[in-house]
Amino acid sequence: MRENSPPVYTRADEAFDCLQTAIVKGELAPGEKIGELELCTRFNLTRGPLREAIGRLESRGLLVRRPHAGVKVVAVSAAELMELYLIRENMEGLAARQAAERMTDSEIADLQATLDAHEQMIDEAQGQAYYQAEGDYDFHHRIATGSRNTKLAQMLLGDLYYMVRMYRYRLSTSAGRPHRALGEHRRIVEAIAQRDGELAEFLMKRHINAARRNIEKQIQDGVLTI
Amino acid sequence: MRENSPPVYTRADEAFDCLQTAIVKGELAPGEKIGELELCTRFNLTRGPLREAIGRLESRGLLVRRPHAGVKVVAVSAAELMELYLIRENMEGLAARQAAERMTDSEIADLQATLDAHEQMIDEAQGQAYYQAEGDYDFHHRIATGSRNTKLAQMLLGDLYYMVRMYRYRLSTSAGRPHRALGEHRRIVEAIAQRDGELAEFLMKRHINAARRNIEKQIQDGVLTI
DNA sequence: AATCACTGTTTTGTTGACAATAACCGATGT
DNA sequence: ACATCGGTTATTGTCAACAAAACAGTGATT
Repeated sequence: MRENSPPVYTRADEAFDCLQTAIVKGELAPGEKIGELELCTRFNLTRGPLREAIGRLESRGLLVRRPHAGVKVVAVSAAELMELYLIRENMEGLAARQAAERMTDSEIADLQATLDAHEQMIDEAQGQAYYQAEGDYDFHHRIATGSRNTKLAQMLLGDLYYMVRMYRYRLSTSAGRPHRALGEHRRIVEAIAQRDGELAEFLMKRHINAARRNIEKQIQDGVLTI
Repeated sequence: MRENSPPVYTRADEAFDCLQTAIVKGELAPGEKIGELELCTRFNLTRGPLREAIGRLESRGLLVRRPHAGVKVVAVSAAELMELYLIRENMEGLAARQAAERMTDSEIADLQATLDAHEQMIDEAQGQAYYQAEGDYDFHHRIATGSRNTKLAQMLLGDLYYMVRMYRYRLSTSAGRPHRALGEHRRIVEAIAQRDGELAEFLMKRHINAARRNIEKQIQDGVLTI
């Protein structure tokens, strides 16, 4: 029984990926009711693996199912989106603290390099919110895994980010303050490089809090509609 | 399409519950490899629903699957258990803060009443760690739901608690400091009753931190083996 | 006119059979 | 004696047919 899993993909995994990306990219709109065999034809799958994938996604909160009635994509209200950010604030704060204690020097160097790349991306693709969001996602992804906290990374990367990204794709929420966000990223990485976990946690919490308030404001101003 | 779901149970739900409780109660030991049709005969199910349930549990991190090789119950190391408590510390702190802002007066009264019941349980069933653990679980459960933060409650109740309980059943970890824990519970509820979210968060974090250190110490002393 | 009941249709839930893959075990060679 | 290779077996992954439940449309009744 060897332990490292060679990249073996089963139909269920395929179904899972297809559905997840379709949801995140907005091809399946929130609240939309999805029929099983409609999806089967769309993704060239049979119902068995598809149902397995639906089960996983339901358990992750991206789908909601009502027995015998069907499955629909979860619809997150504005208030719930704000609460998602509250959760992120705390969990990513913890992740940043642990990352400061545990990331290797080379990982930190890599992280700093990606920030430079993000800066280029922002300068070149002005207003291309999509790429900015990807850069932002990359940053937070690296810190989550850098925490070396398996469950924490799993919860952040497996659950929360997909829900947040779902709305990012649609609303390009992170637009509007790219340079400021990048500066905040830089300061967080500085704290991590100095192995100052406490400061990294503080800065990360403040960073996500600022992002949340930014979205909140846009919603109140009617710029964003959820 | 009516919204409130009358308690409709499907075979997959049944399979999910059976498996989850079996794992939590330790009937399926961590690391144990489980065969599908073995489980089918054991729980009187067919493989379809069972596989669906396995998918859900895998997505929640209670099972790990290797394609074509089988499914086994997740084995959490001592270090990972400690990290679980770190996550709880932050998330339940947030839950306590939001609960202080959002629980109704009657919910708070109920919570206080349950604490009285817990006190009785501790006095009567001295050393009956099982019931003490159940009381503790009840307390944390109420606060998680009282936060009115859907995703937060889902993550706490759906993911974290089951992993922690898995080890509680086996190790009766919360034993040893029941009275002290009850006192901490009381102070948290007091803060909630006074609508002091900041204090409730602080006390909850300290409470879970204390529990974590208690277990850590027991592990180091060799009293607990994981 | 509105509501209720009934029936037909569609969709989901379930089952058992079939195919593919990895673990197991014995044989063979060094 | 040990390691490697190949066949066998058992288990997992996949599929397609069957059963059951909910939705929708029609008609009758109040």
